Amino acid sequence: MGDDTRERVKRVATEIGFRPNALAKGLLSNRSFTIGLLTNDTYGRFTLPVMAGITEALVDHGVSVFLCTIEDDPALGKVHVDAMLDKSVDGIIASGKRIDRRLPVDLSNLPVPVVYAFTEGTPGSVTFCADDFQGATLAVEWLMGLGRRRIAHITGPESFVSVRERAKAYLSLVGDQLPVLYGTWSEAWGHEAVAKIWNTSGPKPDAIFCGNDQIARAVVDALRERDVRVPRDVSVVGFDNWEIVAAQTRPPLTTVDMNLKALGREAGLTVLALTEGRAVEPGIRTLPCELVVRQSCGGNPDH
Amino acid sequence: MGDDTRERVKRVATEIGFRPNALAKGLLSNRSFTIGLLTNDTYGRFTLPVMAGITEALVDHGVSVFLCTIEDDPALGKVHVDAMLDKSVDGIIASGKRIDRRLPVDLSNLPVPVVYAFTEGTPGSVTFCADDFQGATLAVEWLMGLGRRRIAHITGPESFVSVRERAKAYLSLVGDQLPVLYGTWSEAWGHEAVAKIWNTSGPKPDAIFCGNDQIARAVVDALRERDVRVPRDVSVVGFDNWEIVAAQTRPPLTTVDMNLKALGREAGLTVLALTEGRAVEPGIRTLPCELVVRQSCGGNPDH
DNA sequence: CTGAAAGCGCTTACAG
DNA sequence: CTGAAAGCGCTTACAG
Repeated sequence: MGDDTRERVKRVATEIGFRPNALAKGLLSNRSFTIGLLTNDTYGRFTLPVMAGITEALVDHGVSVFLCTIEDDPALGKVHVDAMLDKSVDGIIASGKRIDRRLPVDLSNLPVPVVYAFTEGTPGSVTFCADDFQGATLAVEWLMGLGRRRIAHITGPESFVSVRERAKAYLSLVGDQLPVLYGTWSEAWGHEAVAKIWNTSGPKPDAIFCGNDQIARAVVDALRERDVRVPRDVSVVGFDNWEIVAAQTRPPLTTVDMNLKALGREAGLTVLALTEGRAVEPGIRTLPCELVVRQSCGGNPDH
Repeated sequence: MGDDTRERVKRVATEIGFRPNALAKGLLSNRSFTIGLLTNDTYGRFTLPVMAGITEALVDHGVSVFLCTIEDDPALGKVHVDAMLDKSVDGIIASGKRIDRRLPVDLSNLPVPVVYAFTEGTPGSVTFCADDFQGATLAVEWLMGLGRRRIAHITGPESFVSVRERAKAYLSLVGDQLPVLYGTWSEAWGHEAVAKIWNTSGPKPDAIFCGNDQIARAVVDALRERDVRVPRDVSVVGFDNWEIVAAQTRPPLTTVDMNLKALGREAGLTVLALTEGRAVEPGIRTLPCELVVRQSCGGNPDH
């Protein structure tokens, strides 16, 4: 084949928009350049940022991702996993809403690598999650740095590992001058907890570290309704940096961000590494959180 | 091949978990049994329910879906569309946040069928969206059925078609005794609008139809802060039935649901029909909304 | 260095 | 009715 023929072929190829068939390629290489993302987080509050990170990391490698939201029905879950395996996905990322619960599907003996994010993995697997202890430390230290001395903690159900981790960090910094208030992940609980504290005689907190943004939002609302000023009288910190809640609160919430996108990026690159046969250390990988400062704490001291 | 040999082969096949290779199948049939879902809705507020509907409709047909959230960067959008085409998707569903804006990618001359949902399609394409006029009619008629006579309308930016459609329905039922209050899709605007109305002398509304749930939530909050009781003094209706907002409002919002999951199901079946070469009528398909009754309107008359 | 052949895992059409 | 061959669109290994 002459050099100019070669040139002409190439030119015509791009002219007619020639696109190598990835299916045929995959048949040879035994790689489909697709992965599956499984989740039981129907709201997408965790999954969508994680997914954005995965996509961002993998698009450069030509990998596309199947998303599949499974309810709590194991049968349906199996159908979806099978559909992914039929498509010869190169790997699967299982994601959820909490690190101490499994998805309602068995992923233990799959012919492809599985990586876990925000859900409990099988022994010997790789699992990614946020560092709850470090995130909570960030929040409480921030409050202390602002000169707050009576810091309360209103949080979710004690049955969540992340709740216990955050409470542990809180207690290790603040001590047990005030009881940790465990409840539910709802605004209703935030209102109730504030009522509980303010209806009791004795000194009031000058800061409240909340287990998530929904509770924090309710706490801010409840305080306003009692004419307690935020942040002047009480500083409030949330957890999650869920924009839609944190940014709409009046005043907007200072809150802990779990860097879910970065977590997704890591998970994506890890499943890719496993696909390519590279060695990956198993275990739980904890990624650092960061504090997003808005207006619910006041003062912006050097940090 | 003898009958018993055939049986043995089949038995062994299931025993070793034989799984026909979909890639090889696709090479023959020219179908990959995958479709792509493109969206610019990073929150997933519209896309996730739509996606749930698509998945539900297509899983029975063995079709899996690639999800891809594209930002406003056309170059990145093209990369993602190309990645989907490389994977030989059987079709693409483009979805967005509003019916009068295009996604930042050109989908007009693709080798696969494209169906639009909640985003502007190319001429001659099939587009699915909710019936804003009918949904708004449902809301206002509900308020009128409860005996409300001074119904205000606080809504989003007039530049949105859906805002204009909803306002049109409102005006056609209520007349122009009160001006439509156009603003932004934020809680801040809900507060501002209530202040605007209540700081003006003259009779106050006994009901407020809001353009979305965020505005409705803020309206309810703002009324409470003015000691106006919801629903006793004023009934409030939202739009979207965004659980996380509607259910957490005090009292929980009666609101219009756009049936996004059903919309997704339709879109999925339609792209499948196009893939299989079945004829599909082009144009805009409008799906009916329904009213979800909670507590922000009071009374539960026969309906 | 160039070009033809073999083969990935299926299905379809054809010969026996 | 059964069984072998051809071919989908690629890549890899081999022969010239």
